[in-house]
Amino acid sequence: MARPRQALLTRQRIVEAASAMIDAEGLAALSMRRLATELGVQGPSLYNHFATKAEIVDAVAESVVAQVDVDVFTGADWRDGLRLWAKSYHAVLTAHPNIVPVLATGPGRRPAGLAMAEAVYGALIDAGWSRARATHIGALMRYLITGSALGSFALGFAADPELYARYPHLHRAHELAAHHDEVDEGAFALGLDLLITSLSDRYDQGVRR
Amino acid sequence: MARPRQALLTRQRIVEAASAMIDAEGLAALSMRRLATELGVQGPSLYNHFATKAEIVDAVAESVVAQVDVDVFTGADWRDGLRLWAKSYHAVLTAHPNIVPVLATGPGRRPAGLAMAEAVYGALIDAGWSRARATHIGALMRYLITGSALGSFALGFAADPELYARYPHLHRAHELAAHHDEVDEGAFALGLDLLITSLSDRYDQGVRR
DNA sequence: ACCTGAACACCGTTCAAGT
DNA sequence: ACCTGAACACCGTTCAAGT
Repeated sequence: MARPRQALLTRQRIVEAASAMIDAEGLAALSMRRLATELGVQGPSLYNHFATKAEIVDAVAESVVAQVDVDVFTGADWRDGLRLWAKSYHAVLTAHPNIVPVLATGPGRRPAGLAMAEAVYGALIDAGWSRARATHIGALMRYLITGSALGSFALGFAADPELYARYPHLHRAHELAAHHDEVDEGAFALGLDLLITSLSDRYDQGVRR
Repeated sequence: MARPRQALLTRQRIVEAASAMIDAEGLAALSMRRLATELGVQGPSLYNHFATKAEIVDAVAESVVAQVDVDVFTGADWRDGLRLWAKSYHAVLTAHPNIVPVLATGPGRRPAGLAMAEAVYGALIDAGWSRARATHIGALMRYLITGSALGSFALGFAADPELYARYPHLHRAHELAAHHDEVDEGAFALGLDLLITSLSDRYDQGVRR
């Protein structure tokens, strides 16, 4: 074939295919050759558009983070902004759990990650939190959100009754898988509620650092 | 060489070498051939002791979780137990951050993981929390602990001032790397404190489900 | 039982050759 | 500029051969 008059690939097509592959089969299943085959080209062709596989994965992470709603902070009380943003971020990651390990390490150089950090930190600073505390709160929210998206707590327990025979309190742990949605969502909702109400209490008492 | 009269390898030696390699160079740097070379044998020899590479990684995760102190619950108030256990777990993961993605998905079939779940859940049940709430609290603690261990929040921001030029509130984010210890530890300590004090408030008000 | 070399089907990436 | 085939140095894993 050599060079076609109309390019066969674009960065966007590559990112979309990679994202779908990661969603469907996991990060480990993404290979340059498999991705290329999916796109109807040979493996090395991808290097005309991205320098490395890591760059492709990074672009997928960027496209996922870009789906988070950060407009919720504008004009809102910091508590409401934080709560709505956290729910939006959580929902996006729940839809794309396999990419979470990549973005859990921070924004890096990704524009969407930096824009999100700017929005969260800015809202906290504008509300009157000290710089150090605003940073802590931002970190804390990331811990809860990525920690919960990294893997279902409920599905972390094998649905095998025999496994729990020797653990008296876990004798019903094999039933967790059947209710994993309620368990995982309930735990996240509880965590978000506890964190925001207790932060709110401190704030109202004037403790903002 | 063929079979030596005294076996060259043991499961324990393999796990120790794999753990050191993961700590020093990361999960991705662990390969069967490199691990074998480190142990003075050829790659395939490892398959006489473990069926797959995943089993070796799992054994490393087990050995890390086994270092967490779960005796803190015996005879203690549930609040104190939870706080001490969380600190112990956090300290262990901070010492071995590269294995966190493996154990963040739950206990699986690892005895140390199951024993830890038993201790945490048992302490909450014995304190009077409902089964559903005890599960939520256990999940929540895992979210915070693994989420914070998965990667430094502060180091997730590149120490490159130019990167933040267009983000008004992030103009000092490049300084985070210099204080990453205070930032990460401060955020975890704040999160633990907020969660436990607000849970304690609910508990004292009789809201245990 | 336990270690070995050879082999299989994969990887990410480079590069000269084609249009 | 952009796609290709061939090649490099790796992977995890299998297996027959050795003691």
